[in-house]
Amino acid sequence: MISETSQRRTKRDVLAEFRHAEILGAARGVFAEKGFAGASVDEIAQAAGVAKGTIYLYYPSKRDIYFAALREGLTALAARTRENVQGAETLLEKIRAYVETKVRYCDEHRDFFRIYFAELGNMMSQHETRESGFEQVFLDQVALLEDAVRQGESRGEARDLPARSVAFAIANLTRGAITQRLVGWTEGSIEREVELLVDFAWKGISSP
Amino acid sequence: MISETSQRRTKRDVLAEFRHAEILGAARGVFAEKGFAGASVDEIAQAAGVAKGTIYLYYPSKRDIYFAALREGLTALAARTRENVQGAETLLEKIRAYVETKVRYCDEHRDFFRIYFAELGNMMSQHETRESGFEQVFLDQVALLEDAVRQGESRGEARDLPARSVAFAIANLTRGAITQRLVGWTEGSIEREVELLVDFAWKGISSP
Amino acid sequence: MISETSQRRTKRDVLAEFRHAEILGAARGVFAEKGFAGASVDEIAQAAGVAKGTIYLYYPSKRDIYFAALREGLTALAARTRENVQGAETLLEKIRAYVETKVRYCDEHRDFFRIYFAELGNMMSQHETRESGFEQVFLDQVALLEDAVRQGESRGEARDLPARSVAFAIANLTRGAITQRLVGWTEGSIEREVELLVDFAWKGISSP
Amino acid sequence: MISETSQRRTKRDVLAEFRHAEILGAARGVFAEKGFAGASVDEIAQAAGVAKGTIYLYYPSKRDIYFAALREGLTALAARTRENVQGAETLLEKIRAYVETKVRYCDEHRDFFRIYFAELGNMMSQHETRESGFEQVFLDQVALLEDAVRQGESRGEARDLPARSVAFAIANLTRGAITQRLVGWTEGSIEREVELLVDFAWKGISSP
DNA sequence: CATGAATGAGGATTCATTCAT
DNA sequence: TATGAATGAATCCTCATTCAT
Repeated sequence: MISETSQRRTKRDVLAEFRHAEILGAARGVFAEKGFAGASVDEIAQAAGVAKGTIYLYYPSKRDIYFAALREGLTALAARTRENVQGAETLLEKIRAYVETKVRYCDEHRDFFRIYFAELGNMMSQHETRESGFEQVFLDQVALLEDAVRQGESRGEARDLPARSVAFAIANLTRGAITQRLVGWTEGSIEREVELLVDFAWKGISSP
Repeated sequence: MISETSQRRTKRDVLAEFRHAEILGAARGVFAEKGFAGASVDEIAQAAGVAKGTIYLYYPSKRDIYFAALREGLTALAARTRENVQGAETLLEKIRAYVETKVRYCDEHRDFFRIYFAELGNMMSQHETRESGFEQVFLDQVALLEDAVRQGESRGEARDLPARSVAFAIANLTRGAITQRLVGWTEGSIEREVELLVDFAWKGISSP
Repeated sequence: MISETSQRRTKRDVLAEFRHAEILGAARGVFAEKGFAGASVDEIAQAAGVAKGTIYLYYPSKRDIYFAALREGLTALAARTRENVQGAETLLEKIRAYVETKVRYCDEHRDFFRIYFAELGNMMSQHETRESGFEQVFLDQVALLEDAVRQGESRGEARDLPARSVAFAIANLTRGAITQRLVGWTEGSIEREVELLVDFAWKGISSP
Repeated sequence: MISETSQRRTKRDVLAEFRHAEILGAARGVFAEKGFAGASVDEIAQAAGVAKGTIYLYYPSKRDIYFAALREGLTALAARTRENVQGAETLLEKIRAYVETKVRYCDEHRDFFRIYFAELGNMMSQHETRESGFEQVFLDQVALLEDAVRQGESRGEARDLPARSVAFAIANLTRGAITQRLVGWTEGSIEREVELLVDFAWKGISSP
């Protein structure tokens, strides 16, 4: 029977997956708080409720934990964003989907956003990061918007525009808005904020 | 002659100032590249072409170098921005002044921007930073725009708008644009970029 | 069986205790030789046969090692002295017990005595030490003698005397004698030295 | 004329002597407070009111300053003690002279005594010190008392005694009394203390 | 698998000493 | 002579990683 072995395997896998998640969650908190260099594996272990040695059973190095934590969040956000944007019909709805998905997700996964933000900063200088494939994920997200804008243009929803620039603008507005929230400079509700932001962007896009 | 003493003093002062600047410049490069925690005083010393001990003749600690580097840039940028914005007449010109000043300055002081960006990230978590007075500088810059928008409204240049949100939006667009440039995602000239950005923003603001 | 857990715990505890003692012993030697400031943690580690980092698993700082080494010896000596003095009947026997206990203990724990001696010197200037509770231990030891002298007076063993001064005198004679030994200025046996010292002191105390 | 050159020399010498004394005085204070290893040349320079470099014009190393400071005090004290002891007639007076000279001098030169005390401790371990000639000075002082006791014996002032031991005992009582004073454990006047101490010692020495 | 003791390289900071002015 | 800027070795302590249990 398949079961005997595969079930055991599965149990192990489940446990291993659980540990992976546990560690990743803890790590995200610590990395978000202190940054990569400032965080210590000890802290992560403590936060995860395991011994320091255990960490190394699941991840080969501190750096790997960091990237895993980042990748997990980034992948999930990218997928969700893509889904929602592609699920929307009109350009306006697509923009709203983009903004809302990002803002909500990052508001709910603040630790992730802090790491993501820091990593964006790293892209400005450290070359290691650039080869890790994250850059493509960032760009793909922008491409989502770019495509939407182009489609909107051809449908007459939008004026004639430099699509890529507009896409970046929306992405920047969104990231900035999230940052503000996390720093504590925004008081209003998420709904209100998304509304304002989409309105503002839409003025710059829509055909008069 | 007065000179004897005062010239000596001056010579020393000049040398000291030169060293301060030398170290600060080197430090900015290193901090920009590696972040605060990732940078080592040794590296800074090496980059500055002095011995490790010399650093401590000019700055009492690594942290102090970091903040000095950040403050210097931030102060200069803030002053320049304020000057240019206040020197502009119309709302549109003020916005253009804001965006252009920031983009140009950060393009010329890339190391500064990387540190500034990282510090913005730190504000999302580390509380030490928050008490260092930088937050107020950030907010004051936004207030510049906010005031301009309000003034523009009363003059009929702008629609009725949530001025603070709009101000933040412009600031975010600007910061995002700079980030893009430094990451290498922007090809166009600075002029073109500023133009696009101001146009985009202006659509969201101007009275129809 | 209870054993499984408790034995493991015990094994660990035993090892930890062993390490603590090992480090403390090594530290005492180094501190005795070089003084607190002159000693380096590296040396202590080397003397203890462990890596530098290991030291910090057992003591949080160099200062803590120092105080631990001092405290351990001081506590043991104080306890032993108290016991022997209180176990003696007559004043003469009490004095002999005091002197002999101190001289023997310090002769067997020379490293301890050097640290103790240095710390006494520190009490003349550095205020940190004074708040560490050692002063009280010193004074309590003298009080042992003081009480004995007073009791001796009331029993007619001693003349009418300033008990505290006499107590200090005996303590000083004792400390001086030990110092001489350790410096190498004394040739005779411990027995002979104790005898001489007690005789000398007794002349100054006993009722004629 | 001799004068032209020699006077200049003399002026120079006076200044140099002054500087030497100035530095030595400052050094004594710092060494007394922090010990040899804990003291920094910078502090000494600051206390002496000269630049760090100047120190090295007068003393070739920190260690040399230390020994010079110690030697100066020790020599002065030894000379004064010898003078006063030899100037006294009877054994009792000689003992009193010894005790009083030491106690008074050390009370007036507290910084010196702290260094002296520390160095005595060093003699128990560090061999460098032992070759510096201080040991002989210590021993010569004791020999003063030893001789006096022997002389007293032959004059019938004292009982038959192990003169060296008695001499050490008096030296130890004296040093202990000074230590107490500097630590702050003694309240009475110096006169009273000397009196008590001499009385106590005399009981152990005088022929009945 | 899990643990946590042990390691030692690395990092911030201090300070005795030198030397150009 | 006097200065104090510059140096770099030395020091305390941290922390990523390994490994015996």
